[in-house]
Amino acid sequence: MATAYNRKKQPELVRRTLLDCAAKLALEQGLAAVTVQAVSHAAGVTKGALFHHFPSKQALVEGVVADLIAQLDADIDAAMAKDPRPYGRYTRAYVDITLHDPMITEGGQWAALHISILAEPTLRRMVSDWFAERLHRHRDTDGDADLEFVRLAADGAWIAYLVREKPTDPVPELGALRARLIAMTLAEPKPASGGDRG
Amino acid sequence: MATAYNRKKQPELVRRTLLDCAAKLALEQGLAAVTVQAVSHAAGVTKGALFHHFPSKQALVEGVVADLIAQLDADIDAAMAKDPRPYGRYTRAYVDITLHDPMITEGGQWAALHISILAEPTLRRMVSDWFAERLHRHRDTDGDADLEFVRLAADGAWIAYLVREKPTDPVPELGALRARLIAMTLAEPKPASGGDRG
DNA sequence: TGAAAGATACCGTTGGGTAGGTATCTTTGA
DNA sequence: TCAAAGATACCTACCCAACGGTATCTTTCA
Repeated sequence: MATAYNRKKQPELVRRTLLDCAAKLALEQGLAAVTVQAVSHAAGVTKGALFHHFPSKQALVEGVVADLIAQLDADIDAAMAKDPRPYGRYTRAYVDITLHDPMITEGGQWAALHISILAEPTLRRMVSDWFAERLHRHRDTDGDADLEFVRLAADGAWIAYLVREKPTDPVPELGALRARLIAMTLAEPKPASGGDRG
Repeated sequence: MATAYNRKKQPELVRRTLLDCAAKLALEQGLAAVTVQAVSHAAGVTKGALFHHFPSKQALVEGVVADLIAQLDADIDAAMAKDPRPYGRYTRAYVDITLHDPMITEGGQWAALHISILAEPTLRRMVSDWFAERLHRHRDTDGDADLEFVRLAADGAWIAYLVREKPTDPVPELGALRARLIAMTLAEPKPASGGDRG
């Protein structure tokens, strides 16, 4: 039985593998499937190893969420860097990333994971904090009510696609919707935004 | 110790109480807090009684969700009945109900419960089916892409308010947002809807 | 050689669920 | 009319698997 006992010790790698496996489990079978034994088994180590790297299960799953947020954060930064127009830059990046095709299409898994996170109060707080920080950082260029409206619609979009019946069909309207939302962010900023449209 | 043992038998009432307690627990402490012992204890009966009324925990929680959907369904019907205008009638009702103040404001609990439901695959399916049926029923008056857009934004709205930091503050923009969405449903139907706005 | 990495074996609790009892209600037949 | 008989409602006591977590031992590596 050549377990991870004999092979070369690679603590960093094992730690990463544990996080990845936890994320994968949550992605494919829901947060309830993320048990310490399942994660450690999937990572090819034992519970003892897991508890060596993470003081508790909570710490593990928070690590997963932190990773996810960091990834999203980096993606948004990358998208913003390519955008020359200041007004609505953050909102465009947000829409572009969250409505990116693989993000939604892959069996709705990303959305399912996101939902699972929001369902857990402590994890929701992490997302909430990140969200607030990001919004506050871009309040000058993206504080407009019109832009908030666009972000709201984007959020509604991925949740709507999660609630579709067959999560594997191609989502043809997604591109059109994204284009429409992006277009709305390109409008000139209004002096005062109210409910006077229509 | 006069439990519900000697007391007059009230099966319907006990069944209802079990459902209500389960809903309340989920509302206040999340779906994870909905255990058979917690629910039965809250209802003032024992596990045995619960399993007499429901063949499994799954059946219980599905009953809760079915109740919730029925309630939502009825609310939407009531709102639609007061609306003389055919075009966008369902969408207006949907926006009106889902963005109704107590629905969102009460500690974000309703939203939290909804999220918990969506996080569970089987429960999500129930919502999904209801959603699809309702949408198909109103496809003539509410099949427009503009109206779908409005409903998307409404979904995004309640999820956004869930992700706020302090879930108890008054949500002042809610009324304005709802008014704006309603206004969008009053626009004349376009011959062809694309991404040509802005 | 000693600290870090990992394995093994165990613990207490709690989860959903079952078995079989007792109490109350409803039906029925003389 | 009313009591036996059967059905329904509800409880007590248990099962057992899985959970998160700990203590301790072995292996590897610097």
